[in-house]
Amino acid sequence: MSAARPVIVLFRTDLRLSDNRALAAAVASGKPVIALFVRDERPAGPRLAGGARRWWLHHSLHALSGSLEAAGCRLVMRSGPCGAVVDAVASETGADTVLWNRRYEPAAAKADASMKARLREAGLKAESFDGWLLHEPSAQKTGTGGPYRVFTPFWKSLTSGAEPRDPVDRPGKIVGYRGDVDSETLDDWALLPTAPDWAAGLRETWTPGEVGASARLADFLEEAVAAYADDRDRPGIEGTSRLSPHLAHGEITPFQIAAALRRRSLSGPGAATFLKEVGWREFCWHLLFHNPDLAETNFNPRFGEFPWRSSAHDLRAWQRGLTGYPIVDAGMRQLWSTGWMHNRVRMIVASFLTKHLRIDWREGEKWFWDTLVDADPASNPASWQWVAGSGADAAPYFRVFNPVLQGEKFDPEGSYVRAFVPELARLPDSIIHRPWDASEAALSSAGVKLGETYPVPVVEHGAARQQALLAYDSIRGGS
DNA sequence: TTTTGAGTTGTTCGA
DNA sequence: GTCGAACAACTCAAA
Repeated sequence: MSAARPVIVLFRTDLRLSDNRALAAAVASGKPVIALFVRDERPAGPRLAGGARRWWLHHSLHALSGSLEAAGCRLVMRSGPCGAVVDAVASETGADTVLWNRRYEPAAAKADASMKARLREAGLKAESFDGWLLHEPSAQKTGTGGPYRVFTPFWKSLTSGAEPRDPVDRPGKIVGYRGDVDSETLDDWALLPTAPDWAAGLRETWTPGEVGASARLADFLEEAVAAYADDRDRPGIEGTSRLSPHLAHGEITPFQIAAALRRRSLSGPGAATFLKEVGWREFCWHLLFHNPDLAETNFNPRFGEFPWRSSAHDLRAWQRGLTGYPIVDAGMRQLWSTGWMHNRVRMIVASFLTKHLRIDWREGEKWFWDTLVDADPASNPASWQWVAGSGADAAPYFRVFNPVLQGEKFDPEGSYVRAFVPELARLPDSIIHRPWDASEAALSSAGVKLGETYPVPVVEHGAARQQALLAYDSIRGGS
């Protein structure tokens, strides 16, 4: 017994103890467990975390390390190419088994497949388990054997199959490996911003880690899921789950979410609509699996000819929330200050960048990648392409969101704008989404001086819309 | 085999 | 003020 060789459990994008099949299998084996987090930052590997995700990762690792410690196992942290790190730790400790949950970025999946083959060849046991998706992307095929390009048939096919598996239990006690293993520290990795520290708003908004994730799910089920079908479109209301950054870091799994909905027999329109959003996440990963360069290349090749504008000035105005359109600026400032933006507003700001400013969707995708705590290698590029019109099952080219109408419809009391654009807070509801139409008296009594305290619009909606339609016209097929 | 209908999130225009 | 039509092109499954 004392000679039992240890088992290595890899942690990458699965920063949790609950519903962690690799960890559960390791505990069930009865061998001493080495919990190993590998930070693989090679340029050729999976996309490197942006600033907001690095902040999140720091806190999530801190939380994970604490929960493992409490269960009896320490977290070993190493950086380097994943395969090489695993080889090193295995030879240092005499481990004979390596277990992990699958990753789905094409480059990562490939690396893991060759790691598995190599370990087995060397006589070790290597096994992988389902990762952060309900359905393996490689298993989904249309009637003719190709990948899905339209969401609805994809979702129908998934929901007509078996219910997703039940989550596996969180291990109570873990027998940790007692030998010496070198570990780096969170301080070594310097994931937090220092000069300047822009993370104050993130700290106020989020609780990274598994405990924060399940609290968020419980809150959502308790308070918001019933009205989700309507309230999810209201950025001034806490109508969405806000689970995205927890999902993105594997602090909670879609299996746990689906099971929680089943358990509470939540079958109304709210739950169905919410589950469908989880389905979109699956669809985006399906797209990335079949299109590894989704973040760089137009899904619809016709967009290679699209006449994008190049304007550092306008891009910067958009990034800083200084476009002069209140709903757009509120969204961009929510993103900057909290690391997150409401879904409805993401569509509005993305439409504004790609259509009103006609700036390449890749610029927006990059900005979101760096600033979102939930930045997701699949959802981010797939959704940007969807809005731009170049993506799978994309929005029609002629759908140009009118930022004033969208604001008045979904933020009718202006509460969202007031929260993030305080210089407009004293304008009346009726005019807050179009301050340029306000009377001199209304502006001055609200303390607003257009062009001084708040920008005049960078473009005029009607003219920008016409230009966008012309540009889209230029890449349309014959006829 | 071919045809048909439906498909996340809108806006504008003219009757 | 309200309402329906027009604004493409293509995918996928069912008939």
